[in-house]
Amino acid sequence: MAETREPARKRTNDPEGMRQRILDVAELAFQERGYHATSLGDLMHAAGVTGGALHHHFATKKALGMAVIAERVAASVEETWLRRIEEAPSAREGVAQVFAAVAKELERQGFVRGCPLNNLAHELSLADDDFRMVLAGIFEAWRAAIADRMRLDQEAGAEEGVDPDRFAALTVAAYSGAMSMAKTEQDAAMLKVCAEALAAGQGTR
Amino acid sequence: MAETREPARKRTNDPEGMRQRILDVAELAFQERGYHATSLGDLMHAAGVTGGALHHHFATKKALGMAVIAERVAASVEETWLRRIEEAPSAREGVAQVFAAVAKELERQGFVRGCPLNNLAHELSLADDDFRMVLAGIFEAWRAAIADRMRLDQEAGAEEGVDPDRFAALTVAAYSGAMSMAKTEQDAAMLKVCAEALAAGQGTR
DNA sequence: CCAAAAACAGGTCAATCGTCCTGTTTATAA
DNA sequence: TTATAAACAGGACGATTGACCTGTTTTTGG
Repeated sequence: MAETREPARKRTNDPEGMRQRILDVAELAFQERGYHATSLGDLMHAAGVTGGALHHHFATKKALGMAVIAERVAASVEETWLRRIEEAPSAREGVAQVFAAVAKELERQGFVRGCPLNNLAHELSLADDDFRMVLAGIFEAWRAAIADRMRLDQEAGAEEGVDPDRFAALTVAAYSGAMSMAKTEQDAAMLKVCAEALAAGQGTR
Repeated sequence: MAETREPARKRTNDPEGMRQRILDVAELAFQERGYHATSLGDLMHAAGVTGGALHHHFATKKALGMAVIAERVAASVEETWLRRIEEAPSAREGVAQVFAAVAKELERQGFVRGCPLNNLAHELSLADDDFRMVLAGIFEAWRAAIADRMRLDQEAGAEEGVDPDRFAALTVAAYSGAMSMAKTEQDAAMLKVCAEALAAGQGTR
């Protein structure tokens, strides 16, 4: 009858693609629901992978979390911040551009997921020291990139008297905190206000 | 024999005390381990209460979470920030004092638990809208207190040209972000650096 | 072509979770 | 006193969790 041909269904192995699909859904889920609130079952369903495949690529949930941090969160910071800061005409302008670009993007999508790094840092820093140290490294690289860019400006004769490390620390802190409020209030307003305050030298003399 | 007297053990009902003991351990556990990572069993064990008592005072885990936020997190912000800002000689000095006091306390205890408000805001804002709105209200009150204090200074003739709301937003953002890094790095250094940057007008012109 | 390894399927399993229920004891009010 | 409600004890319950295991299929190296 109709059952005739069932000519051995093909399965195509694509280990790297499968790995990336898992990381895709894990990255999103960890951001929106958090690490602990996301079950491996959720991820299996969302990614359309079986338990065997998931366990093959990531032996434990922690291993998956570490991979998301090392490969996705770090990359996100790099793309959003490091690359743009390097390319900007100056450190200060680069910072302003990132704040503006992120605020614009948040308004476009009408939803604030928060800063990937801060989201996971808050949940995992105290839970596990391995998580904490990797996350701390990303924070440090973030600040270093901004400070280095500021030093470049200074070598070109600008920004006299500014401490690059201090400038970088305040920038990262203001962004992190502003994004924290934006997430809680589901409104990008604080991001814009803080960018203005930083630029105007508000909160200074 | 020895079994003679077992004269009906007394139990003293202390509903308010029991409630506070539960809130005590819940507040601490939610800060250190997070809301989702803390089980009601953990709390029952830590507080030495039974399931019946816990359920009597807090019907659901969410109800307990809401109580911790409304009664403990809000109070923590009030005590750490609002009260000190009101009492300070000026908004700017008050901010500096809080940063310094918190940094000193963190160094004394050698452990950074993070900002209670930000900790829960990050984990719960996207998970539940009831949580989110209460948390957003605390952020708003925090900024309002700082902005109001700045307006007082301005009525006294100081701080011309400063936008109080902008100042408040940057202050809260810088503190939140600095504490986020301090927690991740388990080091109060960022808190002090950011306080200096704010005071020096670093990151400004 | 063939063996060995890698990639994946699908399910088991003990442990743990939050909720809720049925009793018992203590406090309150009439 | 008495009855009525509040406060608490202690456990049951189904659902869910992360880890892991045994097969099968696909790929790779010789």
